[in-house]
Amino acid sequence: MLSQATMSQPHAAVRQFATVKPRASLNSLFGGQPIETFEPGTAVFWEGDEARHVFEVVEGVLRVFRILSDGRRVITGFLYPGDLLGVSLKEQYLYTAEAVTRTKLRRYEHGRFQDEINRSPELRPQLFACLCDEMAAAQDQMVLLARKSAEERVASFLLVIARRLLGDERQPVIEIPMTRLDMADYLGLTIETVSRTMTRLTNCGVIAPSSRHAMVVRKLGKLAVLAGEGDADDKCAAGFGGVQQAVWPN
Amino acid sequence: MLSQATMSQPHAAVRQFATVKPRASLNSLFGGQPIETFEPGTAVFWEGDEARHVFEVVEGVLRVFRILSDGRRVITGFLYPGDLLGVSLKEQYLYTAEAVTRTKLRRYEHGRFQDEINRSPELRPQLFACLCDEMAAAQDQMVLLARKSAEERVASFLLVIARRLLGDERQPVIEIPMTRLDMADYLGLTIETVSRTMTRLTNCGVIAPSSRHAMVVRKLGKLAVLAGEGDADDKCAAGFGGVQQAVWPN
DNA sequence: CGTCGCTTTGATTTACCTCAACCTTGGTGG
DNA sequence: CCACCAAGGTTGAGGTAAATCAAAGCGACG
Repeated sequence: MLSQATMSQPHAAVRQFATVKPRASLNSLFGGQPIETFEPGTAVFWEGDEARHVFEVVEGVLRVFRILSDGRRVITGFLYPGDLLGVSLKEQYLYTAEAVTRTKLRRYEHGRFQDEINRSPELRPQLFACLCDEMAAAQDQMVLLARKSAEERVASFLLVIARRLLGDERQPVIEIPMTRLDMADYLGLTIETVSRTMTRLTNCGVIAPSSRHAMVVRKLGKLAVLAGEGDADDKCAAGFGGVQQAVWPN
Repeated sequence: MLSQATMSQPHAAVRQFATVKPRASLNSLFGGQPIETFEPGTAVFWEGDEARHVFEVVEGVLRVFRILSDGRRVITGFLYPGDLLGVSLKEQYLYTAEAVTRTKLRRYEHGRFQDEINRSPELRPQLFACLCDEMAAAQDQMVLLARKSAEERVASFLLVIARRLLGDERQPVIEIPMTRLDMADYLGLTIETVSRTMTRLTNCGVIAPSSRHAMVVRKLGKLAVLAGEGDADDKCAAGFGGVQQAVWPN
């Protein structure tokens, strides 16, 4: 039973873009809980808060971030419906979670959550899978931040979103609920650079803005190439199945 | 029992600098296995290989990395004795693991490992804790890569090593088994920048080189401040004398 | 003692940041 | 219904940290 002893450490969370979410039964765990709503910009919890609960995102988008002492902000991930937030063995949350859009969550008491997980041989592997997906996403992000150019970063970001929304459409319309500042803090760039890069992508016909927070991806293949990862172009991601998942057409 | 179904996905790995390693019994799982030795530069497995085994690092240091199609390399982590490698539900390894120094490993068949974990209510939380630690480390790394200056990156790196080796000594002697290129690929910098930065740290008296792969940390506190995170005496870091380098008094 | 791999140091370039102005959009109230 | 405003976004000009290009040092080893 995930004994006290071993649970006596703080942090982490299954927050992910864990793109695929076959966690039906895991999520059903939260079924009985009441739904809480958070307005845009509202914090669900702060870095350093005692980690009392695990949350399931029912609706909306969240950002998860840390702030350095001098104010620099780093968004380590965005959370979408179906994702879990606050899973970890740490005593305190290691980051702040805030609603990007109006968000609905279900809350589960932390200890109880661990008990349930531990009790159920069915839930356990699901949670484990979530953690693995999140880890994989974190590694992709490290690659992006360590070595990709501004253009590759933005392209990668759009690509992940496009693939999540619809696996295969030729010209998917994607929603970008977050602001440019959010994107910048997630991609390790400035707003200006993000803006300029998106303008360039638009001029190249790769994307076409619909509204400020939505756009059409006109050339998914091109986007994949621009994103870096030996993605589209080379004979299909040489090994690498690219953590993500997805299969892109053209 | 971590059924096939749910295990049907590739990747990840508990590789970490999971600084604390109270995973005595987890590691004891590998006790019966024969020890395998890998010479420096040798790969334990490659990105894309079928993920058949989980490894325990008995001795030595490993680097775990991915390579972009055009050759850019990103080291996502280093592994030390006690760490686990290859833990994940993915079908293939998502990265390559190579020995930095002569390394000794114990190997455990993947499915069997999962079974053991699933069977033991004692091991499970330990593994979970490892994953959480690794996730926490990955997030620190994202912060480092997204927003820290070259100097902060190098300082952070040295600090983590110093802290792992000895929690508190005033002037710890630390070993840096990896090359400058490894450091650069881990920190998202170039060799030249790493080299210059270390030279500067030396000139400031923060560190003092012993041999090429070992040095004395003369001012742990200073190093913590330079590393960014409101770390050591945070209220001290607050002022932050201009992120960069600048000139500090002794 | 010469070669090879790694590291350091120097000069120059550049991608991205910073600073600053301007434009868009959506909400509000007159 | 439109004028105004604030917040977010775009665009431009110039600065800079780190990359790139280019040479030497420095050990280790045969």
